[in-house]
Amino acid sequence: MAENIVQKLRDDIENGIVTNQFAPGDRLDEMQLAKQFGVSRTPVREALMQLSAIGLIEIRPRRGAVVVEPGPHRIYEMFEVMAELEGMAGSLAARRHTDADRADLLASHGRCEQSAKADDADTYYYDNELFHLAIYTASHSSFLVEQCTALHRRLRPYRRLQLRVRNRMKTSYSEHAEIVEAILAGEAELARTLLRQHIAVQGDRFSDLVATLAQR
Amino acid sequence: MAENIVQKLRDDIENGIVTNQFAPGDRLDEMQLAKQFGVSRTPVREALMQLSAIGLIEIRPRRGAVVVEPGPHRIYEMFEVMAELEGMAGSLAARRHTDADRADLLASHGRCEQSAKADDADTYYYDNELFHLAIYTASHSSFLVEQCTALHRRLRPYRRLQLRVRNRMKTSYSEHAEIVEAILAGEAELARTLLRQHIAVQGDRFSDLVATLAQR
DNA sequence: CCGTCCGCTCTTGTATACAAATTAGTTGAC
DNA sequence: GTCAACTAATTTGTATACAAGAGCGGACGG
Repeated sequence: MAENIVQKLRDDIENGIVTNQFAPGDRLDEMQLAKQFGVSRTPVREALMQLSAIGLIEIRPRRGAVVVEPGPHRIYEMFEVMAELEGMAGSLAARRHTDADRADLLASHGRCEQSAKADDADTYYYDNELFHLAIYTASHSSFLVEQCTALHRRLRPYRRLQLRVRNRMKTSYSEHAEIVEAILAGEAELARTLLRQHIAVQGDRFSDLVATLAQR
Repeated sequence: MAENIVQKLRDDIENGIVTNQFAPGDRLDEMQLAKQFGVSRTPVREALMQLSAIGLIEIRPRRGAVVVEPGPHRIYEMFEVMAELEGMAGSLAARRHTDADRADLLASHGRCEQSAKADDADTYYYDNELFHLAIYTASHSSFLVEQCTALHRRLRPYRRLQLRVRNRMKTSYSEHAEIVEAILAGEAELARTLLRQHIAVQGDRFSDLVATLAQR
C-alpha cells in the first residue's frame, strides 16, 4: 500500500461530505478521523489539505478544518462559471470533434435516453456525467477537460439535487438532443448558447435550487 | 510562528520555479529543501502538495516531485481558457460595476498608462495584474474572482515572457483603453469580445510565445 | 452576583524515528 | 563483454513524540 492511503482518505471524506455524513459547519477532528480509519494523523492531514485545495473544507490556522457550506448565491456563481466553461467546451467540440468523439457523444446520449425513459434518476445522473465528459473530451483541450471535470465534480451534490425537480430529467434530455445536434453539425456558437442555458441556474431554476437546498 | 511556515515555503518554492531557479524537470528533494530552509520534512511535504494542487509540480507516488514543464500547446490551452474567463468577467463587469469599481478600474488603468509611457516593463507587469484584478472584482462574482486569480497566477511567468515582445506593452495598453470604455459603457458583449482577444494567444502571438519560450 | 484574569487541557503544527519501495551499483554468469 | 539479478543505499510514506497556541473553566476580585 503506497500513497493510496491518502487518496482513499480523501475520497472517503469527500464522499462523507457529499452525502452529508459530515454536515456543513462540522469540525473535522484529525485524531478522530485517524482513529476512524485506523491510520495516523499524517495522512489525514494530507487528505484534509487536498480537500481544502478543492474547496470542500476550510482550514483555519490552529483552529482545525470545517466543512464549508456554500450559500445559494455562491452555488449560483459556481454554476454560472460552469455554464461558461461548458459553453466553451461545446463550442470547441463543434469545431474539433472527430469521428470517435461523434461515436462517444451519440453513445452516451443514447444511454441518457434509456435512463430518462426508464425514469431512473440515479442512472441518469451517472449517464449525464458521462455525456458531459464526452463533450469536454471532444473539445480536445486537455486543460479545459481538467477544469471542467474539477468544477463538475465540485457541483456534483447540487446537480443531484436539481434532478429532484419534477420533469427536470426529461427536460434535460431533450436539451441534450439539441446540443448533440448543434455539435455534430459544427454549429459552434449555437452549441455554446445551448450548453450555457442547459447549465445555468436561471429564473425558476434558482428558486427550485434554493427550495431543494432548504428541505435537505 | 504558526502555519505560516508552510505558506512561506510554498511561496518561496513557487517563486523559485517561476524564476527558473528550479528548472522544469528538476526533482525537488524533500530533505534538501528541508535543510535549505532549516525546517523538517513535514512542512516541506505539505508545501509540495499545495504546489501539486496548483499544478506547478507533479508528485508521482514514491518517486518524488518534479517541476512540470507545460509544453507550448498546453500553455496555449491555458490562455484559451483564461481568455474565456476574462471575457466572462468583463461581460459581468459591464453589467454590474458600481461607482467604486469604476474608480478602481480607471485608477489601475491610469497606472498602466504611466508605466507604459515610461516603458517600464516590470512596473507595467505589476500594474497590469491590478488592472485585470479590478475587472474580476467588478464582476461581483466571488467564485469567478477566485478562478480568475488562480489561473492568472499560474500563467504569470508566461505573461511576463510575452511582454518581452516588441511593442507588446503599448499594444496591450491601447487594448486596455477600449476594454475600459466598453465596460464603463455597459457594453457587455463588446467587453467580452475585446477581453477575449486581449488575452488569447492567437496568430503571431503564438509563434512569439514559442520563440520566447525557446530562448529562455 | 457578575466580570475578568490566570492556568489547564485539548488540538494543531513541527520534528524525528521507522518502514517500505525504488533505483543504482556491483557481481556473477552466460 | 554484456546482461541480468541481487543487494545496498537513498528517498518517500507513515507513525509517533514533542512543542506551542487557542479555547474553556475555575477562582478571585469588585
